[in-house]
Amino acid sequence: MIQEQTVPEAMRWSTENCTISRTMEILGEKWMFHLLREVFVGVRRFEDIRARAEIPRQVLTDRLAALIDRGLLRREPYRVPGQRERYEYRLTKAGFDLYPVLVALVQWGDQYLPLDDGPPIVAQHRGDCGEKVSVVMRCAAGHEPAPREVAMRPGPGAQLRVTEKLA
Amino acid sequence: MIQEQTVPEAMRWSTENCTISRTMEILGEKWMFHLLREVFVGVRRFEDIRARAEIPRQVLTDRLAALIDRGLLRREPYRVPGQRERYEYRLTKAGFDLYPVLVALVQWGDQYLPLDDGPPIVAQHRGDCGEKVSVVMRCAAGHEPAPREVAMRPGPGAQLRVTEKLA
DNA sequence: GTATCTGAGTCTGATTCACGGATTCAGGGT
DNA sequence: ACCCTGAATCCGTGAATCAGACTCAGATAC
Repeated sequence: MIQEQTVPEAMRWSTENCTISRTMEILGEKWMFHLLREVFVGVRRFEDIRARAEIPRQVLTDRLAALIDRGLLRREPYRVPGQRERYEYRLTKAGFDLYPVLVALVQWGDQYLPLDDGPPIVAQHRGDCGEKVSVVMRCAAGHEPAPREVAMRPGPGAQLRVTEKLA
Repeated sequence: MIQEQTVPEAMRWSTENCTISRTMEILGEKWMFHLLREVFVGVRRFEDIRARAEIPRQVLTDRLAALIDRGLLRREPYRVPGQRERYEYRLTKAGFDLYPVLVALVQWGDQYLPLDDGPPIVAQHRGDCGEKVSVVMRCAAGHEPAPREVAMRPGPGAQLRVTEKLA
């Protein structure tokens, strides 16, 4: 009762199982989004990805292995005529489902770090439509709240935090 | 003409000014999203953030400074009665506008790294509505394309890539 | 069958960065 | 004068990154 205002509600909840943490364990390493960008724009081969994204070889090897291990990419054999069989890296369903994340990042960057010439990369609705694609937030009631009208709250899986210093 | 199929279209474009690169220069460092999560859920003070997110002090100091420098956070003075004035960290407009990124990450994580007890964190429409908020992709024509119906393409600011080995 | 080319790694040593524990610093209270 | 607290800095260790050299496995060339 004494200093309720000074302790945010969120402090009561554990971060141990937080979805952001678990997601960032996969995507949070350096170069991950650069690598994903390449696969999303259709660059699928080790040497092509490395050359375009300028990722150190060793790091690229590690990251590709991690993404395959976590099921975001799969290795697909291919063969350039007159060369041996090699593998290229393709998005799985789980990988494709990162699209909103990528588009949201690009959207933010285009707004707050704009270039004089306009966006160097755009998301486009394939096929006949061809229109520019953006992401929007929408609630289950159909509203499209502005950022300030949204709140991050503990959900059903939230656990109370155990503060070590109980004494 | 000879091996058109083997060189993806995207290989012709430069990555130098890519929006993802520029965005990740700010957000791509370790701990950034953990830190942002704390501010988004309402934890705004150095020691609270550090304790909950378990970010090393030095790193937290650096990251906060970077986010302030880039205009995603601002320092706001506050004073707990009987203590000296201190600062807390609050989202600016630019910071708030990362909401779709955060929600998209959580959405992906909840789908592909689910917990038995359900999501530990949810985005909620504030106020009377209170419904769960999610992100969707939508094109300018009003369609809501599935991930596979979206393509990342070079935009107006795209530059042709300069391949060093011209000889 | 020997040389050579290419894409995809692996190896290596130097450098940067993260980490955690201790220390400092700036007020404020007793 | 002494202690307390939140925030920040210092510092030694350990991990990750990086660039460049090297390896490897097929494939063609001679």
